[in-house]
Amino acid sequence: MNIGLVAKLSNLTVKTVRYYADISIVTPGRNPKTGYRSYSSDDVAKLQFIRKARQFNFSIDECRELLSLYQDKNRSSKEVKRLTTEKILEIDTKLEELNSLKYQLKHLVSNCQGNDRPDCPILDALSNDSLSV
Amino acid sequence: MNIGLVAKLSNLTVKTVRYYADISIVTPGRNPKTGYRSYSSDDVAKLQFIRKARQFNFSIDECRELLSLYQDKNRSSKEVKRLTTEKILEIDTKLEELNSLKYQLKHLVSNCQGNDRPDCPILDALSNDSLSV
DNA sequence: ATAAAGTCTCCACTAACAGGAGAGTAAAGG
DNA sequence: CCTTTACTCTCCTGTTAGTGGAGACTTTAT
Repeated sequence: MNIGLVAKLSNLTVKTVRYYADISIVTPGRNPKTGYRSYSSDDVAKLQFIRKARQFNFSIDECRELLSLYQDKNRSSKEVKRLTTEKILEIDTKLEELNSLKYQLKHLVSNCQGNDRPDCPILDALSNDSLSV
Repeated sequence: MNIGLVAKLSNLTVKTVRYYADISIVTPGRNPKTGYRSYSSDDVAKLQFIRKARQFNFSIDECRELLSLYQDKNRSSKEVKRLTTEKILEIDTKLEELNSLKYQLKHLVSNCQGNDRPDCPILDALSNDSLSV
């Protein structure tokens, strides 16, 4: 398969598929005549796998790990579970951070008139030392 | 003030302060003899302002905007409130995404034995089309 | 006088691609 | 058969917000 079709099948852009080839995560063969990348349906499956893992916030390197676990028929599920649990903790941390940010910003917004006058508690908060950040 | 002291006062690294000078967001004078960057206490205030705004997830360009609003004595608070409200919406979107990710990952983890056997619903989910992602 | 600490500029690197230039290849239509 | 359009190739640059390091200069401390 040529790269355009592969991109369609895996819901990735051609650029991304080419990038994944460059960084050797999904390495297609080559058409010896044209030099075009030549993908197998197995490659497509890998690309779909990666796309989903990326959507789950796994980094490319983590995708590499998951992929090699996936391809190892003798793997134990332990490692996969560990990686995923770690990822959940990461997401939790991020959630807490964002919630705190949101809370503080909402507080500021609710105290700001938002009119044509220059008084602005948001800027005040950013400019003095009162904030415990 | 030299950059080291400024960095301490603003809780930023020297590298970061220098970077902010490079991108012309806080532009110090220079000691004509040594070429060292020379900061005013006003500059320090700006740097502190930026640090806090960055912690609130404002991008550098948004910091620029906020800073110019901050320095405009005739500004209205309207624009600041608008920017901040927008930022809250952004954070909300991110929160929803992350919550959905977390939910799905937790679901997968709870179905995974995590033992030495190869069966793994997490990898199964990543490798088949059942996921609505 | 010498050593340590601070500062300078410049360059490379990070993550995960996207955009575009310029050139070659393939498929479709007339 | 020719042309146009679509596809693919490589190579280069840009993105965000810095971080790390090299080599050179200055200042401070001993």
